[in-house]
Amino acid sequence: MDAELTPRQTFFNLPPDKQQRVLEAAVQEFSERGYQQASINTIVSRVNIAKGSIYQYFDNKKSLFLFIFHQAISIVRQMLKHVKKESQGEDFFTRVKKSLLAGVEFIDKHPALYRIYLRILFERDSPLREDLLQAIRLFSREYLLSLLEEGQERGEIRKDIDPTLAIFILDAALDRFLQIYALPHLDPALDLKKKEGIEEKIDGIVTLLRHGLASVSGV
Amino acid sequence: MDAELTPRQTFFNLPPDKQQRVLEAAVQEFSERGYQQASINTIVSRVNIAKGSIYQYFDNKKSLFLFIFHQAISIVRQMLKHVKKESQGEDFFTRVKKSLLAGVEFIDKHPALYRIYLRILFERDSPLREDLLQAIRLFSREYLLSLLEEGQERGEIRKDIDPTLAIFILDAALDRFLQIYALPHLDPALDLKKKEGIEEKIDGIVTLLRHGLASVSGV
DNA sequence: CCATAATATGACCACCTGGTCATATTAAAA
DNA sequence: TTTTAATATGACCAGGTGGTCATATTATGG
Repeated sequence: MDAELTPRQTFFNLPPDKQQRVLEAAVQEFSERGYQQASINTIVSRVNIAKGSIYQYFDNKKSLFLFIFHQAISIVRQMLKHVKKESQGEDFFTRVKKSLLAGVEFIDKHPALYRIYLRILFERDSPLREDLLQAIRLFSREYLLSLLEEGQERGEIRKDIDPTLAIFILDAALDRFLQIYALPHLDPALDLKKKEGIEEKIDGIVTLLRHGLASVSGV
Repeated sequence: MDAELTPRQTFFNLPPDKQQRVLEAAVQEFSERGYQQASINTIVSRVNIAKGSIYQYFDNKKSLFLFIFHQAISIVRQMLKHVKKESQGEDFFTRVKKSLLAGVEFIDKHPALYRIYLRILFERDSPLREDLLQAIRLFSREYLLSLLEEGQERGEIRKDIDPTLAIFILDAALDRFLQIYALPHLDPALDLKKKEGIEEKIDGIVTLLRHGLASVSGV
């Protein structure tokens, strides 16, 4: 338990651009190879520092990884908090749409960070994996739940539905959409490469979630 | 290109129970640690054979992995083919429900195989990863599409919906459901551990997909 | 019983990993 | 300039990997 989970002071004393180069190289490597396969050797050689140096900045591989991951989480939290605030008063499905668009924006800005999330999702050996994932899920579900409840109060959402199930479907669809956006080969049919079509696709999906698939619209 | 993608004859000459022990140990290891991290040393020591022996059975690690993976795919194909045939003539949403139940059954029977699928999903370094995933996706989408089209012909499904989007949502929800079933910690709220509740949960989800979330059911 | 083919074995190889540490270099303080 | 503290360096370590191969063991059939 000696190891710190934050960088050492030495790291923060570095010139900011050097800090950034180190972090960028690490993010790149973790996103490309996952936690276990990521190589400290590769990182230091990419950023052109000696191997020993990175151990002046971080206690070990785990500490470097966790620092990056927590940074990413905090970016996402801020983004969603922002969307929620800005869209206050708007229709539930509009808010869902805007949240999804924010997700797309995040991936555009930080594709490697999103990749790291995807990797940790199914790499059993990432450190603190379960804790990290649960933190994300919990936040995501709380976020959607608050939107949903507001929607129910306004009468936009049926009141008899089980919020757990509704959130399950929303979460699944949103998550998958972003996954496909980041890794298009996952679903060649839903072609999200061309920017213009995306908003229409989102509209279509939200509409389906709204009205359902069935042709007879009764109970 | 010397390497074969199938076991060597020697493997098939083995007593069947030995074949099975080898495969089971390999499945176990790949499911626990993914492709790259899986250790041939661990496999041979678990099945109590010498390291050299496994290279009498398979050309290399990749060949062993692919053999297992293809076996798994073929099991899934058979299961879905069976469900589709057995449920012919039934309502679209009932068929979706039964397909999902078949998925649950598969995970119960072959939990490690399903884990391997989950791992390959986001491990960039699995061999032939993209090919394997595309094969799965294609099959899954074709399967759902054929159900959907039959449903549209019967008038159970609105005819104006974009099949690509509908399948996207269905696929996302089904896939996620199974993921949570296999890895409950992914969604502690949707608690799928107790067997009795599952069918109700599936019913609830299918109903939501059917009628949508909105309270006013117009266009 | 012998000869031949099939199978089993584990020491060994080159390579890579995360991490260490004595030493060299640079910066700051006196 | 001299002293002291901070930082940079890369050879080195123990431990792991996938894969090989000469040799030993077993099975087969004449």
